[in-house]
Amino acid sequence: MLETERHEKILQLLKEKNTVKIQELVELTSSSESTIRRDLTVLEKKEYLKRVHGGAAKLQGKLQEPTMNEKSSKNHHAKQKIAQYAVGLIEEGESIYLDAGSTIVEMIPYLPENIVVVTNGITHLPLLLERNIMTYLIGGFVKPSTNAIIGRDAIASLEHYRFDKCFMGVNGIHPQFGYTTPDQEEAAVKKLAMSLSREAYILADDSKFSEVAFAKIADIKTAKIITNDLDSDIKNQYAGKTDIKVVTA
Amino acid sequence: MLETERHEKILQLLKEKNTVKIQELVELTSSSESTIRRDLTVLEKKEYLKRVHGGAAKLQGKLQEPTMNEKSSKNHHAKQKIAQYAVGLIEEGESIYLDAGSTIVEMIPYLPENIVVVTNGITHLPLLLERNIMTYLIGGFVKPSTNAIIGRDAIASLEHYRFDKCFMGVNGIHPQFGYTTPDQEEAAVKKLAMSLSREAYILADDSKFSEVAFAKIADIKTAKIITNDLDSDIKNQYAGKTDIKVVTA
DNA sequence: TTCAAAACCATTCAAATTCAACCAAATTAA
DNA sequence: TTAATTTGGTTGAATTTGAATGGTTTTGAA
Repeated sequence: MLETERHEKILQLLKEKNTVKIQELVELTSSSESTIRRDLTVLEKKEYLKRVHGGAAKLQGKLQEPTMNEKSSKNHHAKQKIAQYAVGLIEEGESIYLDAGSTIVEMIPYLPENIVVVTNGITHLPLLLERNIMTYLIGGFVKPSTNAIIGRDAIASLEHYRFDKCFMGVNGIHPQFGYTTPDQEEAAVKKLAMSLSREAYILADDSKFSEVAFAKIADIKTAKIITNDLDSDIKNQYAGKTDIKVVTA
Repeated sequence: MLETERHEKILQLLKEKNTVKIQELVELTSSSESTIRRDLTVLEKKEYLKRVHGGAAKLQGKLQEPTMNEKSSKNHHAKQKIAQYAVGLIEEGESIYLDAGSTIVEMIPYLPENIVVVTNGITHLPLLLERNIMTYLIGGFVKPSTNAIIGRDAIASLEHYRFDKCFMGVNGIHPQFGYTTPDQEEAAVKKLAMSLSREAYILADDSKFSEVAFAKIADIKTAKIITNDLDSDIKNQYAGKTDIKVVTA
């Protein structure tokens, strides 16, 4: 049976039943337990369901309707790989700052449970709460276009916290001009969050390199970079300036 | 049986009955007493219910996400009327605090555009942004069960603002014991928000009167009350203590 | 009120179930 | 064909479960 065919049957049954046992799915699809387990792992990462001991459950904090089929763009896969590597850096019990933005959101399904997360990304909340992760939200002005929290109050709110690690998205990475982003106010929040962290990580796909946006966040050396397939000559531009971890897809 | 499946059954029964005995749940789910006890411990920690000797009781705070539909259908019209009246009190350019909770959310569709809103209710955000209303969010700990922001940081975050008017939901209104709510930390946030407002309004349907919950927010005289069809003898209990506006449905 | 029986509870332990990781066979793709 | 992916079985580890233990709370009768 085709992999996608099984996935559809699984999701179909889940839509009717709220929860399914692995044994049910083994019978329904006439495949082995191992295969079903693998399917569930995949489907969980794609946020179609939530695995529970003994089977899987519908995840209600999300839209589980049709529109999510085309998520599997090429870029998405790279982002996932980057996110997985980033999560691997996190240790139990740490306090973590998660920047708003679509790159960072990919980390959430992989996060360990017993950490403390602080974020300025409202859109991250449903996923974080679904994962039972202790979450603090920064206060301040809600920027409509990105649902990020910024401004004077966000700065003041951040001062309450200290982080073991922070994970940020940016719009530009440049050996001379550093990390940049279009919005002045978002830059200020990112900058402060980085300075409150023992270690700062930038998550960026290769399209961000050699780009420069309006507002400077910090110098290159301030953070380590996690990215995907990078030309070696680009990589050389940063030699000695900061660590770049290249995650191969 | 799947752990998740049991949890759902427990919550389902609790929704219908207000209290359940352990023995009932043992029969309902065909599992052992030990298992049910463990389930109740977990569900209590997630703030879905309150354990009592012999079983569990509905958490009066707000377990209203799943019950939203029934609740809405009956009280919805009254709540809407109350909300519309409340919005009528707001003038252009004012700064407004909106409490988290299902009563207050009804106000959002009627709000004028050129005001500033501050809220601790994450679930209000999509609606507010859709209305193009300038919105500030309080920072702090995200309480999983209600999506309200509470705690030390919420208090500190609130101190940044002053309000012309605030609109609050409560669980109990009592001539002697004042306004009350089950959660101590939520009460602290509500109390501070009220003290930062020139005028404070309590939105409450008639079921909240003569009720008393655990944590006191403030004395009756601290706020004006907006409600629906109220017995005149109940209304008389508050004569001279505060204004009550009765909105007829 | 006091006391003892009953009911209820948290904790512990061993059995059963479920799990991730691994490997080899089968299938598919190049 | 070979190489890559998918699959199913096996392993030991991790989780969940039910029963047993002993402590605590409630009940009800004196």
